[in-house]
Amino acid sequence: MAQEEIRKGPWTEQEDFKLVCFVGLFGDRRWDFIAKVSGLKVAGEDNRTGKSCRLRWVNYLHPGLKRGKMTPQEEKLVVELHAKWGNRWSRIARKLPGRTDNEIKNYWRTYMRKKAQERKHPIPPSSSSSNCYSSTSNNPPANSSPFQAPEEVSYYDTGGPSLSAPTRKKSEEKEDREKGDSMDDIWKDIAASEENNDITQSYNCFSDESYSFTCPQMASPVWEFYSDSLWKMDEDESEMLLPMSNHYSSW
DNA sequence: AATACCTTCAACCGCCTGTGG
DNA sequence: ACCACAGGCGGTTGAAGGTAT
Repeated sequence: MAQEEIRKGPWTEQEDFKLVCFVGLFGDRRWDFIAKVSGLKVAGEDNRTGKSCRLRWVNYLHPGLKRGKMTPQEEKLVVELHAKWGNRWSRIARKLPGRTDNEIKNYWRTYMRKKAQERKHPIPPSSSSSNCYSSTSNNPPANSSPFQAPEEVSYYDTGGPSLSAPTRKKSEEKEDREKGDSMDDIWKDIAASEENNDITQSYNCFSDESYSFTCPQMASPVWEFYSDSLWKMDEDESEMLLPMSNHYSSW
């Protein structure tokens, strides 16, 4: 693919492969380091940054990801959690194993647009919006009107509780982590349950209140393609393999 | 078949927070 | 206490594919 001046554009298979390999070696934390050591980020050039690598990993390459359309249960859950938390996409995503904040954000945007259109061109109740909101339409989210007038609809406007995104901050995130529902914990649980060959079990541990559902198999395309053995390696072992970077960097 | 319009989603941007020196 | 840096998050953009005309 042609190099863009500003936007780096879609990731290539080689880039994905490098990233997968180096995350396997060094873990999914030191993104800037991974970007450099893998050759994805070259000093003085404007290519893949650590941030960009993280995004690619989290949103596309992570082995725990589900692909494909959201299930009705997931859709319902998103709506309910959005009513509860507003645009806290990452928090909502934690309750939907295999789904990313980005995915949910995109879904919500689409969902709100549909809703806005329905308001503009109302459909008879019997056939309207098969999913989700019927159960809550009589009981809209506290303090909010997530479905605004179409003319000035803000797809992102938080329908959620009074805590808008910027105000609900790290202390609460920390709370989440202490309660054990950080993404790391979730991925660990996924990994653990995969080892037990019973993926569905693990999802019940994500349940918050009564939320729980099963999930079809999940994997990113690249992940399907490459071996999974890399993930088992710990950081010390991987240090020994540092010279590999030169090999991969030569791509 | 051509095209215009719409939808989806990957990728990027900018801000904020945490951490280490 | 201050600063610099890396990572995380929510918001936005744009390309690609799909659908309607």
